[in-house]
Amino acid sequence: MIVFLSMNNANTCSGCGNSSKDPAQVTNNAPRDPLSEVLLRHSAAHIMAAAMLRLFPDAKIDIGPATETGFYYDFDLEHKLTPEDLVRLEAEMKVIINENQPFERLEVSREEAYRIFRERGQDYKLSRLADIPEGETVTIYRNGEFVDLCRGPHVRYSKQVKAVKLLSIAGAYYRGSEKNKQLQRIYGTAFESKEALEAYLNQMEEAKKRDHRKLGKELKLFHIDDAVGQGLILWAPKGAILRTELQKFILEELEKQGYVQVMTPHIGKLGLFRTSGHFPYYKDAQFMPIIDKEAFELLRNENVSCAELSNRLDKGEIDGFLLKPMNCPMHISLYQSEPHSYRDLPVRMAEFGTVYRWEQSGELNGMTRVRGFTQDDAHIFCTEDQLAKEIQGCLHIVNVIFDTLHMQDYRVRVSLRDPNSDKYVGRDELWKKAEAALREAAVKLGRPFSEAPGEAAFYGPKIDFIIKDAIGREWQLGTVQVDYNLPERFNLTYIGSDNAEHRPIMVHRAPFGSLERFTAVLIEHFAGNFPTWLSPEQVRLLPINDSLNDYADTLLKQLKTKGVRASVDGQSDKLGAKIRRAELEKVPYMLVVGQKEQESGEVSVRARANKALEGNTTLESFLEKLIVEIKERR
RNA sequence: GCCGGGAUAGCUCAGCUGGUAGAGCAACGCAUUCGUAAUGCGUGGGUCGUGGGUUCGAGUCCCAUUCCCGGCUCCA
Repeated sequence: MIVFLSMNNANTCSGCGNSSKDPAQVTNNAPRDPLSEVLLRHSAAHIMAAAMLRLFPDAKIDIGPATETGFYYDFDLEHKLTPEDLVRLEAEMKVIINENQPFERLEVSREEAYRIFRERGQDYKLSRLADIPEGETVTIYRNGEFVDLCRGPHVRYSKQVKAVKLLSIAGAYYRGSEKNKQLQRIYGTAFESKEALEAYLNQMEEAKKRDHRKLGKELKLFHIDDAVGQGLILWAPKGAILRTELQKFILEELEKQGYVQVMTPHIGKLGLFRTSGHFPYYKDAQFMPIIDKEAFELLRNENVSCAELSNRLDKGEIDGFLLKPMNCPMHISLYQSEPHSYRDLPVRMAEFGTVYRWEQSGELNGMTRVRGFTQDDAHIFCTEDQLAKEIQGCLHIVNVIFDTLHMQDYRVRVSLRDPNSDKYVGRDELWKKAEAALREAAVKLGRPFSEAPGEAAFYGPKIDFIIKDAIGREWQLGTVQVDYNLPERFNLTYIGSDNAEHRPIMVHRAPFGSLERFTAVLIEHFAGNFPTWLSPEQVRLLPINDSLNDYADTLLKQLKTKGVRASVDGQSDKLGAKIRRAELEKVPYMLVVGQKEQESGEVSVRARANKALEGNTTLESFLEKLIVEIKERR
């Protein structure tokens, strides 16, 4: 998975030295107007590292690239950085900026570079230097007393960094591997002007207001309770309505495409998952197996230790049950429950299947990363020849979903084999065919997509749909994956026209991905202002005073008869208060009923958020339009 | 899991260097019956995440632990 703020991208100080530009040119080309934000931020990173070395001379510096929205620098130092240190560092950075240090680019020999960083005790830089391929030019950048191994380019003078702010401290493993030492990383951001920085910070504040965790609580959509467990979602009544509507929506689409619905249990015997390979291979990411009572009694009588128990479970000497980490083995069992002719294929088996995975505690996040979630899952069993068309069908559904929900800001990634690896199962020609089919389907989708060689699963290539959350983190939603592995492991077959057994290909696909994560993204996408068809409450009747409550109730009945989700605000409040309440709860339509309306048999329509008074109309004509709006999912 | 920060009423938050807990909103009660984003008054509500410790005394200091937040790592 490509992670936001990836530290492995090429734009780091460490990857320096391959610039083909001559120094003079770079210096002359240092942009003036507008100043590239990347340049600015990368320079700010150097300034921060310089400030760090002034305050903590023993600090060892690693790398400090610009990111999409700012920059960071990784340090190794004894002192544990605190938020107060950020204030001091920021102050020192301002001193450096005001010194108006020129940024100087120097081409040096490899030996010279080694000498410079060895003298300064910068071991990490020596290691990074060793990464630079022989024959490439080594460049360093100097500003004031600070020297960094760096490809550049940079601003010309430190004063060009006009607005800078340090944001947070984080741990980051050296070279991105948890086997290495954890360094201290400081994140910050820089802009051309104080105004631009302010604007960015305000924008971040605004973005936080649509955080699904905040809105989920405010709008009573879901709840996570310590007493239930980390990463386990309780869908509150309003959230459940939202989810039910999403499920109805997708069921309709699946119906159109010839899917059949199935339902399978939440647990299954360990043996099933041994066959599929999920156990014990992915044991670390699963809940512990459940041992049946008789087996447990026997083990207890034998005084078996935990280690021994674990060992025997792994080896398959003890059976038990597993909370399913995936639905596929269950669907495969259904497929296998009867013989299949090529005439039956493709079999498209769908289920809103709830799966459980043991995510690391530090990775849990609201509804986006959880330990139990429901996939809008389906498995397609098809022949080689049918594969391309089936993949296109899958992408079509994804397209319908994103269109209907007005979500166009997503990224498509086609994950392919790493040509230099042999970890993959499945015949070479099949892979080529599947990769071509995925690519072709992606092209037909008509959206820009990227290809990611080496990102494919060992069992087949895939397409993923990736979207950003309110604060810029990327999450994978839908996925379409070709699988050559499971049909093999389960020995799946169908009888071909030649009356011989053949191996079907499997496609795993989940256009939403998980309902939890998708709902989180939806909440943030709409900032809680769901389209009417998804709104937990679609219409609220606002009687002007208590004497109109009964009349409002008769209107409510009419709305409910038509299947509209509505309520009456019968509290003894002024109209303004009722409107405010409905606005805060983001109800799409408010119908004000007063004396006038009762006499004329009309309602006064007020639409959410735009405060538009749509004028008075009869309930019937309002309903007529509303029903169409809901039916068409607008 | 790792690094850093946090946890005070249902929600949002205040409570300085230790002296025995407070506001707004919500809830409840009473009054008010009101025309397009907050009517007024009153009442109840907290073993300050949990468990230890220091102290005459702990929301405040120390240790442990659980959970949350931001990163890192991971994500079949």
